[in-house]
Amino acid sequence: MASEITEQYLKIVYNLTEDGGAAKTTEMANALGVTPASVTQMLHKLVRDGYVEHEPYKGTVLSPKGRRIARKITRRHRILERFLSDVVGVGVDVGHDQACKMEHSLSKEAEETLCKMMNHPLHCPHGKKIPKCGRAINCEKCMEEGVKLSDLEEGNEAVVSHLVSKDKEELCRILAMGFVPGTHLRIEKKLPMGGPIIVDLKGARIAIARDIGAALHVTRQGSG
Amino acid sequence: MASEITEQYLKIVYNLTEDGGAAKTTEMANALGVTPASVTQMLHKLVRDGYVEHEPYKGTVLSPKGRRIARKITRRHRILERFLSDVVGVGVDVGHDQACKMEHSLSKEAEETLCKMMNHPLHCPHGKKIPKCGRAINCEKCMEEGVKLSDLEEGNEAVVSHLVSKDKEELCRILAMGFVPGTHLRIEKKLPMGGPIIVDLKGARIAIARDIGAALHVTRQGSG
DNA sequence: TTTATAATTTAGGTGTGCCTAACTCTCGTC
DNA sequence: GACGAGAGTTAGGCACACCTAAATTATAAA
Repeated sequence: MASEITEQYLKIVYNLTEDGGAAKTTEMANALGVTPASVTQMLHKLVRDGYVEHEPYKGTVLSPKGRRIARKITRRHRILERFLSDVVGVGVDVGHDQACKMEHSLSKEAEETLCKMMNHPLHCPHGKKIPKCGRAINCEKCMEEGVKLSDLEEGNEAVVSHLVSKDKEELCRILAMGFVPGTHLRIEKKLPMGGPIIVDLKGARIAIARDIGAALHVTRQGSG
Repeated sequence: MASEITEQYLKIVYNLTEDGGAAKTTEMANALGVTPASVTQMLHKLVRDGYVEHEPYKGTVLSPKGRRIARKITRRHRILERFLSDVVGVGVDVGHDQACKMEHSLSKEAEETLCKMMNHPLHCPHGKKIPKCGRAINCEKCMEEGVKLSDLEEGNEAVVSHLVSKDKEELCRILAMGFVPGTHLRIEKKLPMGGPIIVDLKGARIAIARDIGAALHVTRQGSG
């Protein structure tokens, strides 16, 4: 298992070589906030462990092994940035710093949920591309879920899976209503012509607008 | 600024002394996954820096300075646990481990948003109490969301968010009056002694009973 | 071609937090 | 009160990632 610091270095190399070429030592030092001497020393370890190829005085590129890790970390970093920016609503700079720390501890599981929650974003808030998750098949599988509460018919039962919204306030409001993932619900009535939906949520009847129902992803249950 | 490791140690002491007494060195070592010798050594530093009081062979308690930090970290840890468990949907064990790492990098800002998003939870998934945020005033301010129509004052404007009731028929009746989610409204007059509320709903004046106003959740608008 | 300047590397040193091994204290049992 | 087990501490070392200062290499100007 690569250390957190190792992952940071690999991520930087990935960033600096994203559009071709090799990463220069000083660029890396600036990006990491350390001295070039420290970078050189660390590069020796990364070479020793097979993460990068480094030609003295020329530059550094990722090995296949290093690239695999760097892609994973970069993907998590950018998904977290999107999440922190869009859902949690922290500033882009703060979000970046926090993502830098959290990216190393985010589980595969949580990464996937966040990705779904953001509706599989393609770019981070800085406009950089979010690398795909390893298996394209898996991504297809993710995409194919997507029953929304607004798709259900009267009498249908379901469990809240996750929420998708660009708007943090809306998300908060929906959660505050009680639509927390895992909660069981039943469609009581759908009023005609795009009118509200009445839902039985743990015994309480709630009327919500249809467009909120579209933010609420569910999995069908029982008589589904 | 206390290091991440320092924060870990303080959190453990907080946990082990939550219901009185002092933290034993071996307990701490087990909780942290290090040897008792390492704990003793670290305790010297924590004492030197004024975070804890340590009586050799007896035990360790937090200083006021240490407690402040420990409370903060514990609060973030438990909010993150709730969030990861309820919203992201990761298992309680994975959630705990991840919260352990993320708690050190979570900004005050993000903490507050998550707290709101979870509707100000009182307990973590393990049932332990979530410490209050420092300033009670701030918490009050947070709590003020979830406004009902009956909470509004004369002249207030708002938009219908959703309706909650035990009774489906009542819901339908309120909807039929025109209180459909998304509709803009203005409080014209609140009659005294629990009397009805007169509302301007898209130009029409409607008088409703106060208990119906309690079923109507709104979000404040404009001069709110 | 020579030389000045900037980039990079090497060498030597620091702080942090962990470990093992050996020692010391505490406390219940006899 | 003595003693032994187990908890706790001290001593000496290690790995990691950082630093400064000095040496080396690359590059562009004279």
